[in-house]
Amino acid sequence: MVNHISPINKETRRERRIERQRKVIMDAAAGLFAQKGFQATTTKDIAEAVDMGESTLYGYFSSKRDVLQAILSHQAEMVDALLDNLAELKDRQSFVEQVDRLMEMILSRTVYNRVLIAEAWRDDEVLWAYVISRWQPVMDSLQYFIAVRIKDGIFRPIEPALGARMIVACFIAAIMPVLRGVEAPPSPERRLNLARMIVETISNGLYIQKG
Amino acid sequence: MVNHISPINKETRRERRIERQRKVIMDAAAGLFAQKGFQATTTKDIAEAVDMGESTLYGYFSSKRDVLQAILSHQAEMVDALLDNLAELKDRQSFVEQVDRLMEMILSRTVYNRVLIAEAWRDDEVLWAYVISRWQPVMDSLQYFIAVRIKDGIFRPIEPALGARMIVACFIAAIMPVLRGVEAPPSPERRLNLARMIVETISNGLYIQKG
Amino acid sequence: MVNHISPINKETRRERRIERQRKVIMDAAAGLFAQKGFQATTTKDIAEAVDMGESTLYGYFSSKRDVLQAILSHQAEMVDALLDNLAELKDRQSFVEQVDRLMEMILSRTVYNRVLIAEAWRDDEVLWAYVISRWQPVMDSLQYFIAVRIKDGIFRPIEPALGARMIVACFIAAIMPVLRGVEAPPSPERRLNLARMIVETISNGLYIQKG
Amino acid sequence: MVNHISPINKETRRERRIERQRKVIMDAAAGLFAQKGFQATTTKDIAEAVDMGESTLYGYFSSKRDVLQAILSHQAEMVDALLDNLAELKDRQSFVEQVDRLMEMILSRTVYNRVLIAEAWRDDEVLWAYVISRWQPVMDSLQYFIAVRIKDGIFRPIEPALGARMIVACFIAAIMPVLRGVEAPPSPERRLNLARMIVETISNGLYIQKG
DNA sequence: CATGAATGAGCGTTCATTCAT
DNA sequence: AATGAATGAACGCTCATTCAT
Repeated sequence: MVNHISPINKETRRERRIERQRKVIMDAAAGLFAQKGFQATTTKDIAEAVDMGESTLYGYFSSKRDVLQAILSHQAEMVDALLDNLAELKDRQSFVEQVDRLMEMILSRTVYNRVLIAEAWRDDEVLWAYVISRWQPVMDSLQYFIAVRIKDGIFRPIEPALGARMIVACFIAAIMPVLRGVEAPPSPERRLNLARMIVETISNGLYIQKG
Repeated sequence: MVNHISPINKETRRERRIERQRKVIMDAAAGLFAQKGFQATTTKDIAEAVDMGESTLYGYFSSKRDVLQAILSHQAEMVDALLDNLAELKDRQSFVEQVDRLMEMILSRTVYNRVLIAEAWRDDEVLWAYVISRWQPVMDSLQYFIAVRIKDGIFRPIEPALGARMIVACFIAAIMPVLRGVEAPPSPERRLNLARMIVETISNGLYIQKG
Repeated sequence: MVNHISPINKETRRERRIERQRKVIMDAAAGLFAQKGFQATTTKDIAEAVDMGESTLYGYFSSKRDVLQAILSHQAEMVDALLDNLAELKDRQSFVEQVDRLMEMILSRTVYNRVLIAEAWRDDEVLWAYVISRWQPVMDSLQYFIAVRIKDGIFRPIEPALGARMIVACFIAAIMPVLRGVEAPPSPERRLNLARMIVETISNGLYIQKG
Repeated sequence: MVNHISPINKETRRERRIERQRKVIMDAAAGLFAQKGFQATTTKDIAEAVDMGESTLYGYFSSKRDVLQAILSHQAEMVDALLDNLAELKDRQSFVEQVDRLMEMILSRTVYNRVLIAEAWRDDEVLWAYVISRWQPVMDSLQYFIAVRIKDGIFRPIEPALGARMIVACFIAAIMPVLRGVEAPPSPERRLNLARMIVETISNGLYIQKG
């Protein structure tokens, strides 16, 4: 029976509508921020992109900067969720899977990440709040993974911090042109293949070892 | 016997003075661009940083954008000079040296490079004119280096393009936090050591190979 | 039965309001342009004259030059309408009437015309777009009128082009001080009288002919 | 004997040199003012036109406005000299000569007069100081000439003021396009011919009188 | 006397934000 | 809730003028 609409339902429905609108604005804004940069994007640009009056935006966000913050936060939430589910790195196969999954996640939010990188590159607050604080656990986990294997005599005695950085760098290198918008995103198969090659190279190096 | 002050001397002295002033402005502007971004930096900011009237800047540069271009070009010239001197990649030792030299070069112009990256990240023209067109030879050279070794059975059959990207990524990974301004630059010894570890890892992988 | 306030009414009302505002700005600007010239008049001057914020002007015009263009165009429209209605010059009486009507039209938009003359005096584009291209038909018509009468032996064999120019010059001479703002506009009676004297003098000359 | 150069000579020579330089600057400036208007002409424009440093101009004139004033004054002096020599208007032949001489004088200083008209059109001070006060005697003389002839029954009973205005207007009409820069200056023969036609038309009208 | 360099004042224009409706 | 209109506070840039040399 929906004849009677409770105020609570009404409220939540309204809230959902607002949240939906916020998302629409954020997506449009992210696209523009990615393309032209945050500063160069005007509120008029955003308003036109979502076919609204400029002043209407201020019903959903308190300022242009607030739109950016919302984009970064929203992105951060998704990353957090995914990073929480990062399984322990047991073997090479699971490593490949993790790398593939991370690539997929990042690529599925290309514009958001392009904006994130652009802003983090100059704004220290953004760098700390949305990049370092989020990725530190991953780096720590990677370093631990490496350190343990070095102690066990499985890995060469490289600095774990540098090793972790190189691993991340290799996998980012593969997708950076896509993030930057100068290359098409890879197909899922291609992506998995990339992940395999990256893990293989990082693990065994470029040289074929003579037994 | 020349006149005490020949007109030619006078002219060159004047030119040197102008060039010196341009350099002062470029350095100050690069610092601000790196910190706040090109758009967010005002001509007033730059003028105050070099303690000049705003209009005086326009005696040395024709526009704010012209200051940016000068910074990017100046940087590009240095890169070009260095890339021209890139020796052929013969052995691992020379590889390490090249990586070390590149790191040194990039780190010696930290702010300029930070600006370059920031602008290239959003401005396609900058990306092509100052990054892709300059670095393409390096990437090509690297790919060729890899392809040859794969054919000779020395390297694993990885995609040369991906391999080249990973090599560059690894070496950039080591210095990115310095460029970003969140880490102190490495000492020359430390830098050489980094180069060695990077080349070692890229060459032989993380795993110790069992014979 | 229409809605109390139909959207169409709303829209046209808004449009009328905008048009009214544009007119207010144009009148104030024309006064300033006439007094100090286009270049010497600042957007601040105009804004203060209409008691608006400077930036508000840009909601109605896209640039300072656009205000000028609107003034010139607006004036041009009126002239066009009037010139279209120029009756054929049949006899001296209709000639007087035409001269009177032209004078009235020009004097009714004194400041606009003062601006037009000032700008046409230095800006070739304005001269061609708003003066020559508009008045050429009048001059042509006058020349034709003269040429026919010369052929019929009614007029002296003067150059038609010079004759046309002198006719226009005489009638402009009568009102130029008013346009310039150093003389009060003539009453309608005075104006008609002026027209009569001008046509009389141009027709029969200053000298009383001895039969 | 000029071996001994007196300080007085030196001084006057210096003064002549200065006066010569002032003239060079005024001519260049007048050309620019005529072309682009006073406001739109920059001191840099003028300096470049005379191949001087901008600041050097200030050794000869105290301000940009001062250059304009000098141009207008210089022009006024020449006009004054000529107007003083205006012979009494005795007969039609002398009238034609006067008109021709005035045309020649005005056309020989085309740019100066174009500037004068432009400035007088908006600047009341210029209008009074350089136009009205100079030309009033001419107009008065013309009015008197007309009034006398009306009284003697030679001229039709037109308002002398209007008659004078029409005479001047007719002769200006003939050369205005030259002043404005859209027509080539007439040859001396053509000019004399124009003067004749103008005086003829003004005197006897367009219509051929039937005896 | 000539000038390169410097600059304060001000220009036309933009834009994030506010507010009345 | 939505928006057209308004605007203050800048912005990049120009230019007449000054001044040290």
